[in-house]
Amino acid sequence: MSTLRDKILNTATDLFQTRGINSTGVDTIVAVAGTTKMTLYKYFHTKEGLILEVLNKSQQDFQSWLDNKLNTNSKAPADKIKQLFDFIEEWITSPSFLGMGFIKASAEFPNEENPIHQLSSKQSREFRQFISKLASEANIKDADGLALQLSLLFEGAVQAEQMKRGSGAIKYAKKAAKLLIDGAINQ
Amino acid sequence: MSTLRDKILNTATDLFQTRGINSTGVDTIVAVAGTTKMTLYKYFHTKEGLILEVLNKSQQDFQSWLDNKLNTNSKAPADKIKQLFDFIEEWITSPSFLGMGFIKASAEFPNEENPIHQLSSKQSREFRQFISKLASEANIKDADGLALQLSLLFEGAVQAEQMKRGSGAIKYAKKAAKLLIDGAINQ
DNA sequence: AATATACTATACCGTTCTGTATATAAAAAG
DNA sequence: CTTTTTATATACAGAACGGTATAGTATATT
Repeated sequence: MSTLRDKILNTATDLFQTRGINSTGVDTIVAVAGTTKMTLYKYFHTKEGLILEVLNKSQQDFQSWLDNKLNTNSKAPADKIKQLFDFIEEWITSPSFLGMGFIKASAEFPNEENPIHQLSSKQSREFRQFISKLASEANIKDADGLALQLSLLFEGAVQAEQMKRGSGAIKYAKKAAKLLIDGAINQ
Repeated sequence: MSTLRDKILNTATDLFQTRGINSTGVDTIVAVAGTTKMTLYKYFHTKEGLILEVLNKSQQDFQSWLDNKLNTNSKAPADKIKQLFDFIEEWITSPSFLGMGFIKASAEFPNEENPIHQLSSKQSREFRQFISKLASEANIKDADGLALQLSLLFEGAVQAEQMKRGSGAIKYAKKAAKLLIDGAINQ
């Protein structure tokens, strides 16, 4: 509802991606968002709570963008998995791409006991399961295996792009994905 | 020379990997290393200098371990690239594996102007070039293309293992790598 | 015995961090 | 017009941060 809450959430999302999570203080967030700490702490009880919400929203936004792309462009189940990396390329090469939230967060919070690390890990797992479902619907036998391989290519390409913008890694990830998918279909 | 300098370097390496770089203060490093800040700042002029040295040493250690494995186990050039992921698996599944320094560092320092980010990026590029050299010596045509794809699988598998120890991702990365390498050889 | 080197111990600098308390202005609702 | 809500402004607490200054100890060399 509140537009101020969204403003804080969006500002934090942007700052976390461009400066890192630990390097971004709440003072900076409220200054950029044009509000005060009191308001921030009214909506988000702790900084950790804010981080968790940022991660959740980022992932939801990405997933619904991808879902929409797949549903409007691909008819047959086999088309969806084949076109998956086309949309991923579109997303990665978009000027607004700033990286994948859960990949960066898991590096900043390496301890597996940490709630932020755990959420990152869960999001990574859920994305892999999403790919597995696509593979399964395309009647691929080892759907989980293919999904894992594709997710490695995906995370590797995102990592490469985070390190160097315009790396072009996604082009080669696409080729590799095509090879793996074709191999899995003809089995 | 100085054993105390090494002690600080090794302690920092360990703490950075297990707690994150930004989350590890110099006070913690000297406390765990059993020395004082004065000594740390004698050997490393700034925390950033220490971080850069830690990254360099970690990468050197990994590279010389891998070089040694390849040189003692693989004779023909084609064997080296084929066995590459066997050794990477050995490294990733080793109990002492704590992640890849440059992958985590680039996430903690996302700004491309930052010296730490730049070093991470350079190390990633050099590792890719190392794989490309292996591919080239095995007479593979598009050596750079294959190297990029293999590095995506590698970084993806490391990422997966950093998120969840014992993920088993490297098994599937190996399979995918074999497929890509065989495809590139028969061309 | 004097000197250089390596290191420790401790206190401190200024800054930044997350988080809170207080007091006030603005606006919406009764 | 008054009450209640919502947000602001600002100051502060308490701890941690990177980094420095000072004073002193232990050991080895000359």
